[in-house]
Amino acid sequence: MTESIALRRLIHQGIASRKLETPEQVVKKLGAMQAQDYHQALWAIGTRLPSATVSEIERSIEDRKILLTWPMRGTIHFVLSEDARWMLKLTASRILAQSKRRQEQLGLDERTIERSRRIFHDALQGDKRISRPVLMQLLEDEGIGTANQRGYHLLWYLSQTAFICQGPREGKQQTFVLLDEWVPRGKELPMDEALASLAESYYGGHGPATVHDFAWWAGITLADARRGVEAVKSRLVSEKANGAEYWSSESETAGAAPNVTSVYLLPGFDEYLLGYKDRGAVLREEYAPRITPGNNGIFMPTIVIDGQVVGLWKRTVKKKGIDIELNLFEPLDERKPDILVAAERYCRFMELPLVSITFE
DNA sequence: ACCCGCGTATAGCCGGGTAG
DNA sequence: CTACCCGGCTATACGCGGGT
Repeated sequence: MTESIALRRLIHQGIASRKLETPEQVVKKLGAMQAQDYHQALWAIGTRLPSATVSEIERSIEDRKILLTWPMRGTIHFVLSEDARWMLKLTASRILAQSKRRQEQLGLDERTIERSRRIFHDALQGDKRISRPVLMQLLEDEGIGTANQRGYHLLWYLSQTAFICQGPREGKQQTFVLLDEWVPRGKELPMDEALASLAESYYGGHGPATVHDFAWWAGITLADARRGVEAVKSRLVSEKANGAEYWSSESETAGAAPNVTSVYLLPGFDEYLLGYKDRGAVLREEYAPRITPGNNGIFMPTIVIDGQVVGLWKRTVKKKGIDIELNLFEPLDERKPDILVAAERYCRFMELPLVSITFE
């Protein structure tokens, strides 16, 4: 049963599906995609598209279709631009309450935050995008210290409150823009509709999953998660497994399964793992410590075969091309040709040749 | 009186990018 | 090459309230 959950998640997640054609369709399907590491997050989108390249994903950021901000769990995610405001509004209050103490530690009072908001507003007004170090310098110039995560926290706070969001990169630098200038304001979603909408997105791109998974992913309370599920129940299907109730969106359940048995080289922090509180369906307990060494919140890039995490991979990007190192937890020699295909697919995404591939 | 589910708060941890 | 910073997940503890 858990195996079938894994294989069906491959489809719901858009990893084994061939229905998605643009970066924004991928992000819409998943609802939001964790993006702690920028380059890995681009690949998280790319791996769900049959032949996308890294520049295609970045173009969709430039075209304001998708953007980076900090909704679910207060963690950085790709979201559809039009979804950014209501998602933040739904998730921010709990996160902001939790960050009160952190703000005190950093000596960030209301006045400092409002001064920073004004400084950013004046600098960014008129559709400007400004890199992170330059924004930090602007604060420093006004006597607001940015060292020791203070500056980062201000960027995070002002993003949480839907004032700024990330813009396209300039070279290797993150930039920030005013959210209201970057994306026109849509209609406001009342809390109940937002919960329903989030539940629909979540199960559309993550099913089968429990209400605990949903609550964890969104960073909302179980009670709210249940309200969301209740509201869209009629469009979900439910099943019992492992003594729990799993929900999925109806649309994906019909039809023949695509090639769920392929090999996938998923990025670190991919929704396939991060999207659930309980990762048991795709990750065997004894392998978990290798994916998150030291339980430190860092998720390594994984090799997924037949829906199961069976190893790690690592890429090094050099001028001439890409080196890929693989570390399989099990002897799976017969799958090596498929792994090579997956590695070549990744290199096409990166628009660089595969220079070497090594098995540890 | 006790259990259990739920929500909140806090400490600890470290891979990888980047600057120097 | 080295040092530093970024970033957020997990474990753990604890308080609360409803059900038995």
